[in-house]
Amino acid sequence: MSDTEITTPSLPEPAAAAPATVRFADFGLSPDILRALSEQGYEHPTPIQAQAIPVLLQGRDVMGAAQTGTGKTAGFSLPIIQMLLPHASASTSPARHPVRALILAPTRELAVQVAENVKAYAKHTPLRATEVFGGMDMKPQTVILKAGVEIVIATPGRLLDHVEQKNISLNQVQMLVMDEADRMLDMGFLPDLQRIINLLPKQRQNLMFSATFSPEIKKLANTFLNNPVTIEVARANKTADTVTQVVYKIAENQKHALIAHLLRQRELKQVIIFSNTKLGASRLARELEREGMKAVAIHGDRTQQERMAALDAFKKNEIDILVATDVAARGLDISDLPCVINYDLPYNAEDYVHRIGRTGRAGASGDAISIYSDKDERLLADIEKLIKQTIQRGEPVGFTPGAFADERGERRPRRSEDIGRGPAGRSADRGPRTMGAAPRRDKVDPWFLKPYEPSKAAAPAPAAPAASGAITKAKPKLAFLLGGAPKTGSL
DNA sequence: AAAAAAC
Repeated sequence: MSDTEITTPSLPEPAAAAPATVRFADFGLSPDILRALSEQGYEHPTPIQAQAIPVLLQGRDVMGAAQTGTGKTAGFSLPIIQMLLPHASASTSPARHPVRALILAPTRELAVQVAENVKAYAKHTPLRATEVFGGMDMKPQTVILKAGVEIVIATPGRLLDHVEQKNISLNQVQMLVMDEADRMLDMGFLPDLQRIINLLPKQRQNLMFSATFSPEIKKLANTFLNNPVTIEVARANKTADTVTQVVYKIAENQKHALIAHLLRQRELKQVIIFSNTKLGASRLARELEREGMKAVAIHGDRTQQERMAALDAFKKNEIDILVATDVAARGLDISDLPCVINYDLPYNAEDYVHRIGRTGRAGASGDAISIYSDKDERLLADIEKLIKQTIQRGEPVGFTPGAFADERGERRPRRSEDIGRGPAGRSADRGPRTMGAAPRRDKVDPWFLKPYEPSKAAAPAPAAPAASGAITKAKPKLAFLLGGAPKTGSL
């Protein structure tokens, strides 16, 4: 829901193109929609909403490029509900509730989140909405689909499964949304997407939304969209300017240790840590648990129940550390997340934009810390080229390399021990431990005691283009990120 | 080269 929190008067709206005087009521939306909005405290549209809503109400195809946290979900949900309302029926007959809008999402969690939003906006209308995704029992979904539902929010595979089982018919779909479209159009998804589109009526309205748009995707989009209106509220491929970014270069086998160090310094404020691999995410979560921190992993090899429980607990602030693969990189709205850490630099530069977009949402400030090693120089260069910005190089203050060298060094146990095993076994490597407390192997550096200082909301100066390749040493915004007096040089 | 998405 915080998708639209940006409209609350108390929050700063960084890209306020729409005058504050524009209200949802000005779009001719149904009173039933306005009522739902006002009950949730929303009166003024965000810039993308102000642009998208009128265009969508005209029935035009839209290609929307919007930063995360700009209210893009409401931007397409509200017009969909409005467009479907004239034929909404209060009848209980399934035939009176055919699927007329289909919203496709690249991850299950995103489908759930979008569905929550749509349901909330449609709650005073007779329209029905439901989510459909894999990893869960088909039956409850089947019951809902067979009862009739106008708006379906789905991941592609499970949707096709329901189609094959004749639980759903898509031949009355008049509006199609591809959320996180660049991911939906990548090689892995394209065949399923094509199959789904072949099941839809030719005559329909198409919407594509994404935070980033590569030239390839733009080209591909042209095959899916008819004479689309392009809506762009911020430069595409841009990172939110409310996020302070820093990179640390460090030896590969020191990454665990540095992460643990950074987390201690932050006094465990909430953070998502991204790993490039499922195994890496599980390992890191477990290592952090061994260090006395409560961390949970979320990735595609965990059960759907585990994934949802992890995300729920994190959203409810019951867990401070979520270790994730790119399953959590896109679209997920976690309000007030102050920090994202990249344990690995992503292989796709665009995923960097998505990952760090989990913080600094709705105009709030955030920190994005990335760790990389020698072999990743190319990845970093790609990222900086994409975001047209040089990321400040940092030096972790008070970090002693080698403190955790045994974690990932040659004495690493065999792979099989890493999978699905509890924290037993290797604690002998680490000396005495105290229950619950973080193990302390060095005397505490005074620097540790310095409290973490959240980023000031002041917008960073516009970054210089990275064309020269020179590293701009911007003035550090966060003492803890860059540190004036490095205690250890060998990084 | 990895992750995601159906069973």
